[in-house]
Amino acid sequence: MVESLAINGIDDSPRGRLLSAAAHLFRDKGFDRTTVRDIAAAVGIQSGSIFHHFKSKEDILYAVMEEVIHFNTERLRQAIASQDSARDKLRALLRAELQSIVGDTAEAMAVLVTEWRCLSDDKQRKALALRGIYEQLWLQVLESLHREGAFRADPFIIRRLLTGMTGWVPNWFDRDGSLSLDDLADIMVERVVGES
Amino acid sequence: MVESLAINGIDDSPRGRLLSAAAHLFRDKGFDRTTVRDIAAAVGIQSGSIFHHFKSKEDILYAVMEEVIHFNTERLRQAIASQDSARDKLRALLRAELQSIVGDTAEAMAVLVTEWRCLSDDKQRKALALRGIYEQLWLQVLESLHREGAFRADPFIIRRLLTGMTGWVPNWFDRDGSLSLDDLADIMVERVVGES
Amino acid sequence: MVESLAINGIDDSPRGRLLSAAAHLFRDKGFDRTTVRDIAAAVGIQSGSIFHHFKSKEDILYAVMEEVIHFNTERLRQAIASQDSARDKLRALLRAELQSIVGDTAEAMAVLVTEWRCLSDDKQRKALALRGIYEQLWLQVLESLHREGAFRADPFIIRRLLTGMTGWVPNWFDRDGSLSLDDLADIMVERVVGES
Amino acid sequence: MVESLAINGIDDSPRGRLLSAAAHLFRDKGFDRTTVRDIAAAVGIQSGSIFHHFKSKEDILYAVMEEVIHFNTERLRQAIASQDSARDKLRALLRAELQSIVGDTAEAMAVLVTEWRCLSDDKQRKALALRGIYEQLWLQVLESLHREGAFRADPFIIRRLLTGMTGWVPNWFDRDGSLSLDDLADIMVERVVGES
DNA sequence: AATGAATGAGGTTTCATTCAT
DNA sequence: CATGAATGAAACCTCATTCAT
Repeated sequence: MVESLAINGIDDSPRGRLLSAAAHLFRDKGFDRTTVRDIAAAVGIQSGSIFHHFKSKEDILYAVMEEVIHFNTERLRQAIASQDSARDKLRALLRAELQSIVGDTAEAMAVLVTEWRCLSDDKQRKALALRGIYEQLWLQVLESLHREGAFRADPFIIRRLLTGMTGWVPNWFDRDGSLSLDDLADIMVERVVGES
Repeated sequence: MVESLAINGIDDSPRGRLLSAAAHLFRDKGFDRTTVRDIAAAVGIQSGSIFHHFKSKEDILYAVMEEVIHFNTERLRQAIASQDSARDKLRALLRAELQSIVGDTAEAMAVLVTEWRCLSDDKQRKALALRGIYEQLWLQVLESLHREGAFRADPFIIRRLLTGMTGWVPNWFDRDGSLSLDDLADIMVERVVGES
Repeated sequence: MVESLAINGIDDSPRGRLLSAAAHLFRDKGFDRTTVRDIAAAVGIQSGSIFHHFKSKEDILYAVMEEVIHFNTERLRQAIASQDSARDKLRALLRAELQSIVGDTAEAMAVLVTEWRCLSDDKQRKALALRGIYEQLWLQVLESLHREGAFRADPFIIRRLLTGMTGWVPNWFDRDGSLSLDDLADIMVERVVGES
Repeated sequence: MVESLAINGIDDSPRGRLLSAAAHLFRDKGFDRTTVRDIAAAVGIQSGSIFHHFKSKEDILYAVMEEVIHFNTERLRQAIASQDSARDKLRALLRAELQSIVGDTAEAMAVLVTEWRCLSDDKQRKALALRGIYEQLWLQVLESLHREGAFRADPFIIRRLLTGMTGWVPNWFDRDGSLSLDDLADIMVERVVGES
């Protein structure tokens, strides 16, 4: 089982508290509109002190992204390992990704998507490499489903469509509504392999 | 047929040129990282002169969004009117939305999604009202398909999933690749009504 | 009799209307905070058109001041001419100056005092010369009263004290209150020659 | 005795130095024509550094005014306490106010009068409340003189006339001339209680 | 005379980052 | 490690003035 930490994937060290606060603020106001003072105030230190933990504001952003990719890649791995059939693996992947996106790591995931551009080219490349591992896990499952004839379309494209579907969920999903994440995962599975 | 103008939906007046340049820059670097000087330089005027056309930088953003919503709402209307069956209407809607998103209004559409937060609450409300009309057109078609039994899931949710799918397309679609927008629209239709 | 014109001392030509509007705005918001656009809007023209009437914004300020000094110098002259005794002349001067300051030329007079610093050195000198004539009229009367033994203090100082007294009146005087300008002039006379 | 500090009422902290420089510049060029860069240059820091001490340029203006009102209210209190008869108290008040206006706090006092309008409504109200205390001290003395029959006119009006007289003094008084502030105070007392 | 778009200098303020304490 | 004053670059916006029409 993945250890469940403070904000998840982020521990309770000064560094961890900084990252949690930053993720929250970046998600709320965007990276550019969050000041280093905002972050410092959120954890109760002075703005200058932040630079003992991170070399720059952008480094904080990168750290948030790196942590959340690592944490959710591990979650994906465990989701796959927990199932036998390709179809069950797909549902598990979707369920895990939805959990990432609207559940415990929602803020950091939102930041990952919306503040991507704020990363320097250099760091974008590094984060992209990590993201590649995550995507590999997805493609393996989709390709095996495709080989089984579960759907006709290109697995690569299907993954892109699923990425869009799950990525948009935080913009409309109501955690207190009648639709559960399990239901939603099922509906999404049906978009891949057909209804029933 | 919708008239095809300069950047589309935006004419060749000074104001129109400003809007095109702004959309391009906002898409490229983000609203916050685009300076008023950048925009002015892109159209060959001085930064101060911008404020004869728009009251503030944010007003430019809003104008870009308003224009693109209007233009694409009209495109949706014509897409629906051009088809008879509900299924064909769905394909036409998807085709039209893809055209908006990766075709002639790609930049402004990207801005609409990614820079939404940069709008003041007040302007968000105004833009949301316009966006509501656009969504209504979608829901009518999906609901009639649903009544016909073309799919079981909630039409409202299906629309949300489609929004995610199309919205993510610019992040991976290659206009020069072998997959055409028509092909892609077909693949998406299948996600709703099943693979034939 | 002094001709009574539009705002007083200012006629109904385009130039006159500009000066009235400017005096009003300068008094209300100060010279620096009044924009050339404010003035233009107040008379219903475009900002660029102002420069057909005045070379610069500062020229408008100077014109307001020049007009009001001329107008009120003439009023002083007539006040003196209308009385025989030095004491009656003093009361008439005070009454006239109060009229300038809280009556028909109140706005321009306030501008004369409060926006003096906004004039270039050059124009300050020119305005000072005009103001000198005005002050001469005062000193003549005060000196004759002094020679008559009506008061002991230096007439020059007395004039300074009176200038302060009258100049401050707009900050507290209530035109609709029970104290009339005539009453006030009497009280001021008593400050010079004693209470009865 | 009131302690005599740097510019008076303003100490030698960074904030105090900023305030002194600002008072000097505001008096010299007016609030609107003094730039934040001017103030910074006058104390030898960068313009951005000012905002560690004051939230806005207007805040500096308010601080200057607040300090000078407090300082001079205390001076007034001590002036009254130092005398026994109402007539002597009046002279002491005048002497103290003249000291404020042409002496140690001359610059800040000038700013208080001439830049009043540059304060936001909100801050005007706050400053007015402070000023009210100062004026109360004056009225108490004038009312007791009035009860003693030292003059007939309304004490409230007399205070207004004195305010005008003293307020105008910086515009003509020559500190190196033969007229001392004590002499001037005496002349002003005579304007209230008669020459005798 | 009038217009109104354009200029361009300059204003206040923000903010990531540094560094002496 | 923490502080907080200072930096200095750069951002948005204002505005008197010009000028082609």
